[in-house]
Amino acid sequence: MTVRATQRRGQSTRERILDIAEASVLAKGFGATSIEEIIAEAELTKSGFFYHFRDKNALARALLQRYLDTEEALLDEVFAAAAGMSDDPLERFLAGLTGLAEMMRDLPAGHPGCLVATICYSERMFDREVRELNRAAVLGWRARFLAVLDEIAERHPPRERVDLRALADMISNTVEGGIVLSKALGQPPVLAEQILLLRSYLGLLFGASPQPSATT
Amino acid sequence: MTVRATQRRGQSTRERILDIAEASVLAKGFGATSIEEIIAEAELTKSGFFYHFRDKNALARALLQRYLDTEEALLDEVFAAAAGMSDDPLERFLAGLTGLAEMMRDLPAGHPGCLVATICYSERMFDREVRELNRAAVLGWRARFLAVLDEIAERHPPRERVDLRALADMISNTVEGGIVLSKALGQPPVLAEQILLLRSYLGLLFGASPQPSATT
DNA sequence: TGTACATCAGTGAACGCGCGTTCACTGATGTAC
DNA sequence: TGTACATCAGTGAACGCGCGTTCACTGATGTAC
Repeated sequence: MTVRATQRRGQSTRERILDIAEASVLAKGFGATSIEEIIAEAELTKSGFFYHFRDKNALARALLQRYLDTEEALLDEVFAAAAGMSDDPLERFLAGLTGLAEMMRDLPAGHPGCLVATICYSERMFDREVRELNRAAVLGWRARFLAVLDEIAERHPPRERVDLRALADMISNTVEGGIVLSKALGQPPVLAEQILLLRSYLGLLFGASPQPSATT
Repeated sequence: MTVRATQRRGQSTRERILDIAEASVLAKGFGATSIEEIIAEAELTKSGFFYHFRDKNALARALLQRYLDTEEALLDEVFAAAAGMSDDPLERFLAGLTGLAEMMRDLPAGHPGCLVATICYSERMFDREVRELNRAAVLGWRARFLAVLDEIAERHPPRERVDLRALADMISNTVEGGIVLSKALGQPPVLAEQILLLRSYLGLLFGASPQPSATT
């Protein structure tokens, strides 16, 4: 007991709490996730929990902040990996989407869910700070993808007039919707499929040929 | 008191409970929606609530069933209204999507949220029956839209090879994602925008000209 | 090298409140004869 | 038309449990001198 207590001191306990809480929030919602349940799984006393988090809203903030940081790093990684494949921004982005779809497909138990979505479906539970953080996250995705789309549109005028800002949102939209459908159906592959359909749209819209080899 | 009690007898009380519960579930999640809170707003005693619903899961079932019925009727209506506009299935469907986008745009306070999404983000809260109902609903949407897309693809071979089943899911996907984004951003118009982008994709994919008047 | 003190990462007990659920009962309305 | 009974739509009181939060305390480790 003393040994284990020593092993799991400090920062690792905090991370363990966050891991357990995140899984529970995505499976039951924030309101139905009790501190009691978290500490039981974390093998900690309740006061131990409150040492790490002032109250339940502080847990929510930390949870969301950590999730957004992870998510941002993941997007950076996926699109950076595809960046070397071509000097054409469209081809790079399409390759990035393929990479994203593959990553989603390779999640062993399917995507566990997006915290941004759960939070927006329980907005009345949180203080302004959490809601503002959530909003800022979606605006961040918008800005990220809009920058890429601007670059693409400069080289490849779209076949049809579209609002690039709305188109930038469409990436987040596809992922959020795909997660909901995958979860509701119990069919994880749906998410990856939807990302590939988005890829297909961008390909058609900016005029890339369907087959990379066939230049018509 | 006696007068009011008489006025709100019967079925209307049940509907009032469902209205209040639905709003609360969409704003706080099912787990955080308490019966106590519902009856306070409905001006009813707790036993009065349990007369109408055996337990909280029965409330969830009734809530979801009613929501799905309404949603189905609404989709029927929107796409039926657009059906008379042309005898080309593609044009009819694109007009239907425009109608859907307009309906979403005209919601005064934005879309309140989709029960299917909240439920899939709190699946651990519900019994098998509710989860199965949720799954069946998404499969129903899939079948509905697939039937239309089959008809469209027969007349208009798609420019690119796509899985029509996945494409059918894309309609639900767009709406679910659009609701999440609209709610998270606090910008209701985002949902309608996303539906119009989906419309744009289907137009390009099945080869309709961008401007109905310009035949190139 | 030894001692004093500070900080970190917790423990243990207690709190009051609200939660979902049960149960015996009731008063108004509807139906049979 | 009057009476007996059934059903509908609830009321009122009580239940035990688990919830989030507070508070005084502690034992191991780190730092100053």
